Amino acid sequence: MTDTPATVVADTPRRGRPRGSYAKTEGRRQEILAAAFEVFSTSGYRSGSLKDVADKVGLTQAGLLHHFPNKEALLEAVLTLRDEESVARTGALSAQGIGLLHGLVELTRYNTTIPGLVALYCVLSAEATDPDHPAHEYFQRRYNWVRGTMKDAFAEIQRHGQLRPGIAPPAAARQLAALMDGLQVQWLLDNDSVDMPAEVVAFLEAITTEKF
Amino acid sequence: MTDTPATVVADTPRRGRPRGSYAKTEGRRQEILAAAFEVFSTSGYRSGSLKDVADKVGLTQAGLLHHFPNKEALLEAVLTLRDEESVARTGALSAQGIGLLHGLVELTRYNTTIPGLVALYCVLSAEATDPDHPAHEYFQRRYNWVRGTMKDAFAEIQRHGQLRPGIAPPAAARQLAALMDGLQVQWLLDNDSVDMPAEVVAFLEAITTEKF
DNA sequence: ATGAAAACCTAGTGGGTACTAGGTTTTTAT
DNA sequence: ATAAAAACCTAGTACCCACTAGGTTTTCAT
Repeated sequence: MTDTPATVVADTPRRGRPRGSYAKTEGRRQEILAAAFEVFSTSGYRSGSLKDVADKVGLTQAGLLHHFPNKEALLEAVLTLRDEESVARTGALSAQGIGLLHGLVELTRYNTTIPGLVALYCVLSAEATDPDHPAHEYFQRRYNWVRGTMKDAFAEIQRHGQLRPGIAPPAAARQLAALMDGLQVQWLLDNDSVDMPAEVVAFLEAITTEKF
Repeated sequence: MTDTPATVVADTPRRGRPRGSYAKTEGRRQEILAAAFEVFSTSGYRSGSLKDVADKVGLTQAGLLHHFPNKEALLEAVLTLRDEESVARTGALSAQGIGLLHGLVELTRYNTTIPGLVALYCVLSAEATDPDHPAHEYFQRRYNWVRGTMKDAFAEIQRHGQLRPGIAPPAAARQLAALMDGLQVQWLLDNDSVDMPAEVVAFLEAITTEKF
């Protein structure tokens, strides 16, 4: 570390020690995550196979496992990525009060354009009901966060006198979360059976004095 | 068919042709169905294995397949049995109008005592979202029936002037079905996160003028 | 009691699973 | 240009899957 001060760059790595990933690696990772997303969406985590994912992206199973150490890590990466994208896309979740509710209606509308993502969360959340499922704690945390955010929104709405009497913010939050999930199952089973955004709007208008 | 009228019973089977099942067979079938129910509840249909079921009941896989020709038939038998039991047990589904809604609250209360059954429908309905799933049509039919029954109940309530203005019976039905399903996911993930019957009651009291 | 069917088993089939060991090709900093 | 790490592959592990062929044991009507 002390000799050859001629090169500023060279003194950290010299005789072939560490090395970052190559230029196209990040792209590959994204391809893999997209493929894994598709597979887990339709087959769930337990039935979705690494081979399915690898085939979709034109790799072997072993090649895939060079990028993700194991199946569980792949699932976690998919979930994390989707959370980030979801937060980045919709300002729904950063808004407060009525703004958040409007955002949720908008999110529901958007969801009808991406059945794959809806299926992913629908299938995985049911699977993750099992305490041994690798995503069990993820979904516990997720629901706590969702309910908490919704509760705060309803509380603020109540402060503005826009929540109908007899409606408690925590209950409204639990019900809204449940309603949105339940609608997704019915919608996935038969697209024409429910108009998700319309039902969410109807529910919100039933418990508030606002228009959505 | 015309001769030997002496014996009424004997003329159909004679020299070792057909034979009914043995005395204990029905019991075995029930044991198998109970085991399959447990396995499918926690692992779903696709990940739940015949070996798991066979082990639980003390049989080999081959022995199990003597009673049910294949895995799909086993699933169908489980679903059919549970539907029959559910209908037989709760008069909830035969009642009409307000009676049916009270029955649904009661059913929800009962469901909190049988997490296994709740998990079965929760996991399977999500899995069956895939059109290729063997229970796909079963759940489509089931939801149509559930929504139809609920719609009729709300329509009757409306006729009695007990449905709050602005609430449409078909929408109320879709929302109630969705709410009950969604609550189950949250409850299965964490029993203490939601009080299912209380939330159903709160929802019903928000859209009707009745007390539940 | 006896014989035939029902109940059940052993031992396979062909296939899929996640994952690993060890080698080859590709990239890239030097 | 070269050398080492990253990217990727072949080939394998040990296991699980639904399902079958063919035989043995158990039940039970005669």
